[in-house]
Amino acid sequence: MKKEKELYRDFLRSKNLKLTKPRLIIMEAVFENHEHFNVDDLYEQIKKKHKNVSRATIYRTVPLLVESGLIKQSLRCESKDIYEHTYGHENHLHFICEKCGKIIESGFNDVAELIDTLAEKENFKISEYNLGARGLCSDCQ
Amino acid sequence: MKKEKELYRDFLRSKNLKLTKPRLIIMEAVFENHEHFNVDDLYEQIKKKHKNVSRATIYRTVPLLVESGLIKQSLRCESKDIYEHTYGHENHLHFICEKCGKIIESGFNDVAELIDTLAEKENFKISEYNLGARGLCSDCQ
DNA sequence: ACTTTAATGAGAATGAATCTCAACTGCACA
DNA sequence: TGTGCAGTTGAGATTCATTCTCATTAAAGT
Ligand SMILES: [Mn+2]
Ligand SMILES: [Mn+2]
Ligand SMILES: [Zn+2]
Ligand SMILES: [Zn+2]
Repeated sequence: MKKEKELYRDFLRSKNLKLTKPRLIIMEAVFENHEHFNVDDLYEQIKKKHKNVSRATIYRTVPLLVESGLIKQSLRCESKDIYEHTYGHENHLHFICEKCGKIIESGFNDVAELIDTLAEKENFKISEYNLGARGLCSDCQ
Repeated sequence: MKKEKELYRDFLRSKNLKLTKPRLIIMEAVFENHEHFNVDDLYEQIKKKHKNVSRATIYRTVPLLVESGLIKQSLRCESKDIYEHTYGHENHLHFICEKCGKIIESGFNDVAELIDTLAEKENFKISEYNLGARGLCSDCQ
């Protein structure tokens, strides 16, 4: 069994939640590709293979995936919440082009280290970084 | 005339927009305090003194204040967009407590410098940083 | 299989943000 | 100081992402 599925199953079990068919379908769909995604993307993707997984269930399941640590809420684009994998992905920061909407991912480690230092000063315990900048990509300048 | 009002007036003029009463009232309300705010906060604040500035106009004016560089869109809290001053405020990053909702502001310069280096590598021109982390504040751990 | 309890689909409801439009106002110019 | 006109406004309607409701169904332990 794939590692992410195992983690998911254990997470659900630890919360006394059931590993249902829709929950599995949704989780597998999430790991079928590696792009940023929103709930609607996911719904459309799932609908191709599984006619009867409802939007409501996806909206209910995504927060479970977040809580399990497999994905995180990342950006907001076009008034929609955007998610991305955390499991199997390095932490990174996002440069978002204000013209074409492109999202560029870039390094992270040095930045995180610096921010950790600042957090320590405030005695703040970080659970999730959220780092990025808006501007113009090389194509759009 | 206060500097921010002057900048605002010049900005409006440069875009062939009129400096109307509601626009002035809204701008002044924004600079009456120095907290993060959302449109509804602003509406309630303004309503106390000026009965007839509509929510619609506030929603229309806030993007002008953003475009003029006086404020920026900052976080999202409780499904609402949150704004904060940029004019007269140092850039900073946000530590957001997931338990009590407190927002802690912290330094910035070293982080920005590092991110500038990364942006240069991608040939990305930054116009606005968006830096923060979620976690637990010292009181909530 | 039976029982218990949680989860689901479908559609209704919510609420922040946007849009519409008739009435109004800033402002350039006379 | 008045006139004209394009840009603005308030009020309410609308949109649309997200959440909720509830009758029905399914997981999982026994
Ligand atoms: Mn990413
Ligand atoms: Mn701030
Ligand atoms: Zn671009
Ligand atoms: Zn706290």
